[in-house]
Amino acid sequence: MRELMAVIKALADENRVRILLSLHAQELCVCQIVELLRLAPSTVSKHVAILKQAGLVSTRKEARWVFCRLADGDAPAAAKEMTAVLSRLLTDDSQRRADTKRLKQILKMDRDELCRRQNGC
Amino acid sequence: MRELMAVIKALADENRVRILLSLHAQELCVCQIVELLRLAPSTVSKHVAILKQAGLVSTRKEARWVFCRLADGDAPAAAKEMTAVLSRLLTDDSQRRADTKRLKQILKMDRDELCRRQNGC
DNA sequence: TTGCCATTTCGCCAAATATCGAAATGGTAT
DNA sequence: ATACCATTTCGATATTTGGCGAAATGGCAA
Repeated sequence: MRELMAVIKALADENRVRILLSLHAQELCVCQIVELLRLAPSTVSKHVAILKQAGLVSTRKEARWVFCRLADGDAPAAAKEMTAVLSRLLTDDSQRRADTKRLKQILKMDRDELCRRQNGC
Repeated sequence: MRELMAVIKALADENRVRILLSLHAQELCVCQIVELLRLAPSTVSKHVAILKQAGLVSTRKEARWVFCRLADGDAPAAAKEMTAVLSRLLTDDSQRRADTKRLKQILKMDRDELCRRQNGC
C-alpha cells in the first residue's frame, strides 16, 4: 500500500505525468525537461526526485548532465503497471501530442545553448 | 488528461483508496464507511464526493441512508481502468485484508445503532 | 588545484488539501 | 404538517504541496 500510494501521489501532478510520458520515446536530460515544461530547474529537479523516489524513473549522469529515463526491470510492480496504464489511457491526449511535437524541436537544440539560456536569465 | 488527472488525484489519498477497495465486495452506506475509517461523517462525505466527481463511485439514497458502490458501465475509461489496477495491485495488501476483516464485523452491526453512536458522541 | 556550470538543496511563500465541529438540508415516518 | 436524523455544506485550522531564487554540490576540464 505504502509503495502504491507513493506511485499514485507521484502521478497526482500534471507536470510529473507529462515528464513520464515524454520519457517513453527516449531519455531526456533535466535541462530538456525544463525547456518542455517551462518551469524553473529547481522545480523540475524536485519533480524528477519524486518520480525517482516512487520508482517510476531512474537517472544517470553523463558529463555535466543528468539523464532521466523510465524505470526498467527492477522497478516496483506498481510503477510499471501505472506507467503502462497511463500511456494507454493518454494515447490520443492532445497535451501529450503537443508535448511530443515540441520535444522534437527541443531535441534538435544544442544542449549547451539550452543550459546557457536557462542559467543565464 | 483532465479526466485522468481527476481520477488520479481522487486516488492520491489513502483513505479514499480504502473506501474504493472496500466497495468491491458490496455497497456500503456512509455511516459504515465512517465506522471503517474512524473519521468524522463530514470528512467521509467529502471523500465520497471526490470519488463520485472523478467517476469512481456512484451513490443511491434508500430511506435515511446513502449507499455507495463502485461506478458501473458508464464510468469514464480512466476510472474503470484504475479501479481494476488498484484492486489487482493490492490483492494481498495487509491494510486491505484488515479492512475486509473489520468490514465483516461492521456489516453485522445494526445501522441505526451505528448512526446513533456516530451522531451521539 | 581551481574554476566552471548543470543540478540539487534550502528557505520561503502561496495555493491546495485533509480534517473537524456546527449549522443547513432534505427525505421518512409519525 | 412536524420532528427526526443521516448526510452534506460551511467555516476554520493545520498540513502538505508546488513553485521560485539563492546558495551549495559535485564532477569535468583547464
